[in-house]
Amino acid sequence: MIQLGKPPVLGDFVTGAIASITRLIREKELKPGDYLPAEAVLSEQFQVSRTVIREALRSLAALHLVDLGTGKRPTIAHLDDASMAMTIEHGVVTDQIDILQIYDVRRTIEGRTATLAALRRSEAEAQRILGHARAMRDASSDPEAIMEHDIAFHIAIARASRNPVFALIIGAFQGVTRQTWPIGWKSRADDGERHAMNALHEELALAIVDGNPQAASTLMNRHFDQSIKALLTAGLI
Amino acid sequence: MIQLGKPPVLGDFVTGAIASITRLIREKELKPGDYLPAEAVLSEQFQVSRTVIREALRSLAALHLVDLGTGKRPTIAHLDDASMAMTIEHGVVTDQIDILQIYDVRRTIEGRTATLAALRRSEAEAQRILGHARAMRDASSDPEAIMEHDIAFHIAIARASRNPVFALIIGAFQGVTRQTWPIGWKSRADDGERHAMNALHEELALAIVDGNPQAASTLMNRHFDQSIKALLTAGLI
DNA sequence: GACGGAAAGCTGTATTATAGCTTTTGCAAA
DNA sequence: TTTGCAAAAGCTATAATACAGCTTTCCGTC
Repeated sequence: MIQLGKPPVLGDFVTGAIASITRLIREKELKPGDYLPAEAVLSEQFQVSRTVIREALRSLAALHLVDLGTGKRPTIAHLDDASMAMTIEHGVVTDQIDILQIYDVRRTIEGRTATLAALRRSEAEAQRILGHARAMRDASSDPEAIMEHDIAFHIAIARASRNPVFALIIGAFQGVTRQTWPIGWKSRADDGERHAMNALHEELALAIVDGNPQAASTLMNRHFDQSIKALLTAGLI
Repeated sequence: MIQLGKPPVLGDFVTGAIASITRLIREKELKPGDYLPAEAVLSEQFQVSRTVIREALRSLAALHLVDLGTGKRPTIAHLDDASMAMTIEHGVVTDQIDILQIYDVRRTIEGRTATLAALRRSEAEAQRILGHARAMRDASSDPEAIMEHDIAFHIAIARASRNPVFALIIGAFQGVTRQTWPIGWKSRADDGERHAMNALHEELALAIVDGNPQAASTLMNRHFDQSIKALLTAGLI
């Protein structure tokens, strides 16, 4: 990298490289799975060192816009909730977001995903949703398992809404949910309350299976009302 | 960096470093503005080269979890919608998300932010929201200016909801909105329709100023119904 | 105690080197 | 001609070094 007379201005080459690469994706209309040029080629093309290109590609990989792999050229990535999850978790860890706020967002969105899922779910999606609800009931002695099915249940509904943005957002809350779910579970003192929660999930699943958007939405809202109440009871918020 | 006998396994050191640094943030309970150790220190601490640490820090900077600056040690970042915006824009550019899906999400969320804003807005926030609505009306000859006030109007409402997650999500749609807004505007053929849109914004602002959550939510929904209809008319979707 | 400048500390970029993974190429066998 | 496989070419991952230029700290002076 010869710097002929050019005064070596110390600025943000990496930011520029990120912009150049995203522009490349736009202009060449690259789609998920498509290859990006090799690091050395980009380095040549944008007249910066491979160091800069690598930092830019790593940045894009962190955002899940590209996928990197040893020996492989960078490829365009499929939509993924991981980077959104990082933002949310960072907000929670640094006290910029609290749990009640996340539940408010989830309640707002999941009323809609329940409605859409009831309208649009495929048969396979309906069975998957119902399967998770029943698995929750059947695993009543294993909180960990119940939690995983609970999370999978909500994500399955979001996917069945056929709107990837909803799925993205709900997926992003996964990590945080995994950390707070046990608190809500413990605050449901007796088996009756716990059983009621599982029953509500099953009712909701059935509304989606039946293709009843009104009922699905109502039940989802009731579910969140109860979950938020449980968290408040636990003094979490 | 001495590698004593240790077989130099080629794996993802950077991913490990990212995890180590986020763990550091968690364990030390660092808050926005707090300093992270210098690159050389992290390099020593995690036993990887500065190259690896830099790529990890760049990744975290892309996610806006840390801020970097020449000569300055890395600091913990404030919550920011930029990385979420990158995800959304990537989804749109690569045909994984379409505009109608984004409008459905916005409609769902903004019904709620309107409600919350009516309940929680400070006086200053109320005036800012109303100010943008009136500026839209007054700039009727300058579409660019109307658009910017429109976007600012919605973000101001999201902020006034006092839930940073809503603000994050709505903020993330900004870039895409900026690209599609003119299409909706052009599809509103006559001045009457355009005036009606501006009037609706003002009505909504007044509902928030008045602290009327019911009206605010209803008007926001009506606004989105009309916007979506305009985009459909334009054949965008 | 206030101020200013030198020194120390730190980041940004470039370069070189090398291990090891992936893809391509080309030859040989069926 | 096609299949299979191995060598070669291409590429990424990490490390180490060098140095410009920005920031912060520290110390001496007034």
